[in-house]
Amino acid sequence: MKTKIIIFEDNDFLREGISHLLMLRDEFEVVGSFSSGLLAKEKVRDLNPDLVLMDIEMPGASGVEAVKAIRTLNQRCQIIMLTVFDDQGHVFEALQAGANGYLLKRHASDRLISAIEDVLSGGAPMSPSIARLVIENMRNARATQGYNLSDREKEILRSLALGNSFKMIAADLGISLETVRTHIKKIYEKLHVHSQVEAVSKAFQEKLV
Amino acid sequence: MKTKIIIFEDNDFLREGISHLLMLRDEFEVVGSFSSGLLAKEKVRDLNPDLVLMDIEMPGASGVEAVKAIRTLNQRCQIIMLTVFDDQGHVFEALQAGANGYLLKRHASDRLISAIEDVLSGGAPMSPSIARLVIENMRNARATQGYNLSDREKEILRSLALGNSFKMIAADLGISLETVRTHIKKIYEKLHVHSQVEAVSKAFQEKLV
DNA sequence: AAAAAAATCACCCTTTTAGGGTATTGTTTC
DNA sequence: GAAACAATACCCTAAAAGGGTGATTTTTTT
Repeated sequence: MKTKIIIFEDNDFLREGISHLLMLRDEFEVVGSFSSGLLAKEKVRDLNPDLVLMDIEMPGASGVEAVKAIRTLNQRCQIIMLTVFDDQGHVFEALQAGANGYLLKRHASDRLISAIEDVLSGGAPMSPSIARLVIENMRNARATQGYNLSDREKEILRSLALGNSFKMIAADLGISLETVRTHIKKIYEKLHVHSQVEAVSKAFQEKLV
Repeated sequence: MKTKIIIFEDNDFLREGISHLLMLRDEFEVVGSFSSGLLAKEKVRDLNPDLVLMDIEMPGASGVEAVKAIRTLNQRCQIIMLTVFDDQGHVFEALQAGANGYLLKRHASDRLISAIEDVLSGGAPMSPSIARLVIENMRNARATQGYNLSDREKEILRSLALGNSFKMIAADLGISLETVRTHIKKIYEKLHVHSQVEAVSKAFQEKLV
């Protein structure tokens, strides 16, 4: 059986280029290629690929969102992110979302094939600069078990997890509502979330409380 | 030692009446009586009573809030709620907050003394109509383990607990945002909470998810 | 068949949160 | 002693959530 591949990439030129590159190989079969990640979940469900190549920067739905959507129904297929960015935020988000590899577009042409072979054999291919970011992040994570929340932040997160509103927390701690908000913003940043529920959910699931 | 009692009741007439009623008994000592529950926590801390009589309907802070505040620092003292309401919401809230007894004001004059004796000996005095509500609630709770959430409601609560926003839930389930909101309201009602965080917190703590 | 419960959608209005800055004061750390 | 972090506080705007009411349709139960 050939390895079934789907490509999500808004740049027509790049998408076609990758597609042709892969079709030169007998072991690969491009079963679909799309210029938007909007229907990624449905496409994956219908086409059941072994591998997904996902651009991060696409109009409509970001590649990260698409990956999250895919992972809600399929943990089996491998996903390699394609991007021009190598900043920490994007990398972290994508890997959290469930991507298996992370390739910079400027490395795509000469490393894509080996990257694909890597993920299919259980590896986690990524561009060198990405790898550096990841190990730095790992070291930080290990060094400071948890998410490096300050004592005050932990206190506030615990209170939040008990169901308290910002107002209640402020009153409890005898500080202003704005200060609570400042702490909360910092907590969101550190936990990589964007709402109360996400923070509390993460706090419970990762036993921070 | 006399039993030290604090009264929180905004109706001057009733407060004085109760106070005098209790002072007729040698075994009771009214160490404080206030027309607002705003400083309940501080009063309890300073006066360290054995028993608190708490009106539910007071201007400023509700008796339920006052009870919650008191319970954050003192689980020892007994608390009897005084109220004109016998609806399920108030009863449930007050008992959840940590009240030990629940007396309707129309029963106060002739049952207050025995109610006080009851709580002090570990009982849970309440007016008959209240008792009925409570046992009905208990039966329901037992009959339908959990909180009697419908399948759809459980589904939505689970999604919420994963950190999804209303909008995301609506998209996931293919229903309108308003419908999600309606379900959420029903969930709050059933779980006796009033916000996302409270609901999610409860869901995790009671392993509904 | 009638009644009750579940699921759906809609509109109103208010409060709370989110997200974006900026700033001051101490402590740590390098 | 400069740089980084923690804790505090405030401003502004937009989005999200909370609370209330009402209504239709389908399913379930009685």
